Amino acid sequence: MRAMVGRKRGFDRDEVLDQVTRAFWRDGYQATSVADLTATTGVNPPSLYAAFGDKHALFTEAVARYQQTYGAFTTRALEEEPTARQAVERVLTEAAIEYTTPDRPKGCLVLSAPELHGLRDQAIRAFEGKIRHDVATGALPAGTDAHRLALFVAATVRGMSSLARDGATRAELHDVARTALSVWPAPVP
Amino acid sequence: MRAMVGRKRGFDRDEVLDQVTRAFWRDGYQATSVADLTATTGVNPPSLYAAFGDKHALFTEAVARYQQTYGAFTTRALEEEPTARQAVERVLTEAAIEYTTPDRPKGCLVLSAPELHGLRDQAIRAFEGKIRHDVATGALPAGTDAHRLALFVAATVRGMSSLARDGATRAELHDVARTALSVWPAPVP
DNA sequence: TCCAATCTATAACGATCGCTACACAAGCCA
DNA sequence: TGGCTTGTGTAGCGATCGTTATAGATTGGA
Repeated sequence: MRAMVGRKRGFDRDEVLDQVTRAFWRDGYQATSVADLTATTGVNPPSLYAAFGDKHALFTEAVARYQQTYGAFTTRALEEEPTARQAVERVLTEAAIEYTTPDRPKGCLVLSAPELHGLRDQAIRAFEGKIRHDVATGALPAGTDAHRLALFVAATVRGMSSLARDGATRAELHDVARTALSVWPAPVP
Repeated sequence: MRAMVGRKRGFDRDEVLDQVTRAFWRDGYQATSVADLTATTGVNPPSLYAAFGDKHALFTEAVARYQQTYGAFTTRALEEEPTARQAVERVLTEAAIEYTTPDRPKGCLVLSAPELHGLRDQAIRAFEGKIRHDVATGALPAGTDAHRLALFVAATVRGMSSLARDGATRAELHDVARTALSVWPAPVP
C-alpha cells in the first residue's frame, strides 16, 4: 500500500479527465493547447503533469476514457447483438444519437483525430470479423464479401461523424443510416 | 499596365502554390507551419508573404487552386452529366481514383479541413439540386427525398476520403462506391 | 551610368508552445 | 509540535509560432 502522506489533490481526477476528453474531442489534439486545458479545467500545469504525464499521455488516457464511455456503444453492439446485421443496424442507429447528443462535441473523437488511425483499423476488423462469422454460420449468403461490407459500414459511420461535425441533425443522420442499411444482403432464411 | 521595374521573382508562383496546396492537403492548415512551407518550397518568408499575403490568405488561395485542379472532378460531373444518377456514379468512381492517386496526398483536401465547412455545405446543396431537378422532370420517382439522398452521397464521399487517408486502396474505394450506388432508386422508365 | 523599383536573404520581433524549477501550502506520522 | 511528503501557484524556461524590419541583390528606364 502507498504511504498516502502529504497534501491531498485539490481536484477530481476523473472529472478533469472528462473535461480534457471533451476538449480534445471538440478541437483535436494539436489545436488543443495545454493552456486551453488548464483554463477549462482550472488545474495548473504542474498538477496536470503530475496527475497525467505530458500532453500526449493525457491524450492517450482521454481517448481510452472516450472508448469506455461515449464511444463504447460500437463495441457493445458488436458484443451483444447475435448477428452482424443487427449489430450494424444498432451501431448506425446509436451513432446517429451519440453523434448529435446536446451539450457534447458532435461526431466521433476516434474518427476525427488523424492520429488514431490504428483504432479505426481495429474497428474495421471488428466489423469484418462479425460479418465473416455470419457468413461462416450461414446467416449471410456464402458469396458475401465481408471485407467489402465492413468497409462500406466504416465509410458510412465516418460520413455520419463528419456530417454531425458540420451540424447535421439527428434526423438527418438517422436517414443516412437507414439508407445505408438498405444495401444489406438478404439473410439466408 | 504595370511599371514592371525591379528585380524579377526568383520562383514560379504557380509551382510554389502547388507545393503549398499539397502541404496543406497532407497535413492540414494548423499542422503546416510557415517554416514548413519555406522549407518545402525553398521560398523565404518575405517572398512568400509578398507573393501571397499571410498564412490564411495563402491557404485560401491553395484551396481555390485545389478546387480548380485536383478537386474539380465533382463540379465537372455535376455540370456535364445529364442525370443525377450518372453524376453521382461518376463522382464516386472518380473519387475512388482521385483519392488514391500515387505521389499525391490521399483523400480530399476540402473534406479533411475542418475549417472548410462552408464548401462542404455547398457541395451537398449541389448534389441536392441535381437530384431535385431529376425528381421535377420525372427522371426520378416523385417520392424521392432529395435532401436525404444528397446527404447519403455526401456521407459516402466523406467516408471514402477518410478511408483513403487511412491507406485504403483504389479497389477498396471502388467497392465502397459500388455498394453505395446500389441504393439508388430505380429510374422512372 | 545612375536611379528607382522590386525581390531576396538574414535576423529578429512579440506571442505562444509544451513543460518545469522553485517556493509555499496542506496533509499524515512521530 | 516538528518533520516529511505531496499538491498548488507563480513564474519562467527554451523552442517554435506567424510575421516583418532591414540591408543587399537585381532589374528596367532615364
